Amino acid sequence: MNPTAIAEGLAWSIDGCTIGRAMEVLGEKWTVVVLREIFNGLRRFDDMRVRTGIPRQVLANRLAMLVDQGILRRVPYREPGARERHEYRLTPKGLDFYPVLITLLEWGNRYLSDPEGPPLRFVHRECGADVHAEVHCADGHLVENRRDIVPRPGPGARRR
Amino acid sequence: MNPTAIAEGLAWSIDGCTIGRAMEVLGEKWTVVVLREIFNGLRRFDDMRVRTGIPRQVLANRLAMLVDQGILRRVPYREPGARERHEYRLTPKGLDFYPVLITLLEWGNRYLSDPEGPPLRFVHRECGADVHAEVHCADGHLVENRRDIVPRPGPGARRR
DNA sequence: CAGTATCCCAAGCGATACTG
DNA sequence: CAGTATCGCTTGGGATACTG
Repeated sequence: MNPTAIAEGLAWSIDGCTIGRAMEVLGEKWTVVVLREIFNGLRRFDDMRVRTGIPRQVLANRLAMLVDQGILRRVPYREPGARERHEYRLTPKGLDFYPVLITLLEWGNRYLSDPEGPPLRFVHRECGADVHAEVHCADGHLVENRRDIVPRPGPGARRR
Repeated sequence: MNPTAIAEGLAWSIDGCTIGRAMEVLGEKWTVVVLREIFNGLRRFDDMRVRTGIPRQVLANRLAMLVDQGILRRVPYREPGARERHEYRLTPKGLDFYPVLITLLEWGNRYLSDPEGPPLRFVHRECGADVHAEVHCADGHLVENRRDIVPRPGPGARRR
């Protein structure tokens, strides 16, 4: 299949492809770093700020945006003697985002690490082994070669 | 485990966490859309431009950056009668990025689709079934609950 | 067709100061 | 501690014109 044939084979529209939409949420430099911290267990503004070095204003913006998108929710709490505050927790939509973080970390650790190795890993709680993502098809086959994956128009696709 | 304990448990540095580095590559709005097109089989400047609607200059910048990062490579070709041109193809580093695209699309299709459904799917070439990413640990267990995944310092981590 | 060269504008970043 | 308010700066986005 030559390139032009490929291009013609793709004559259905990908307007509104959800990868593009996802990147509008994630596309800002710090967003995924904030999510990483929350997956790591942090919930409070200053913990995140100190650990990541994000400027206050940027952190506040990102958290507000993530709440807005339904990825985080603010949960009020009160420590003895202090006024009410909020912490940030993942919603189901946010929790379902973790495979993206896993694949990102896996790729980054492989190709972008310093010589000493990566500073962060994700491991399985029970056995302590590193986790990684495998691509399967709905019939259960493991997809080893990325050439076995082909794009297809979904129900929301439009002909051009 | 209360939030403060969590925060203390994470007192190792994540400076240079590769998720952050990966986002410096991907963090610009159009980068992942360009990669999606290339995974879809497009290789040529104008095909990508027409299909995605990216401004010329932005597309040129993104392609140059991706070549710079070793994710794409420029391959010269010559059509009969025309002068030499280049097409853009994935390097191994770029090919290994596809699990990230799969998980992004999966998440986006689930949470960001229009009511009609998603415009793009990825399917297994042989059986036509949708592909999706599964998280496994190195011992082979399927990790179903994201609470079974815990962060750990890697060899490149530094105590604060 | 496959890009460069320019230009303008908006948005994001980062620092600092302030508030309850 | 958990943010808001402000501000200057830089970067990226988008449009238009030009080139081999």
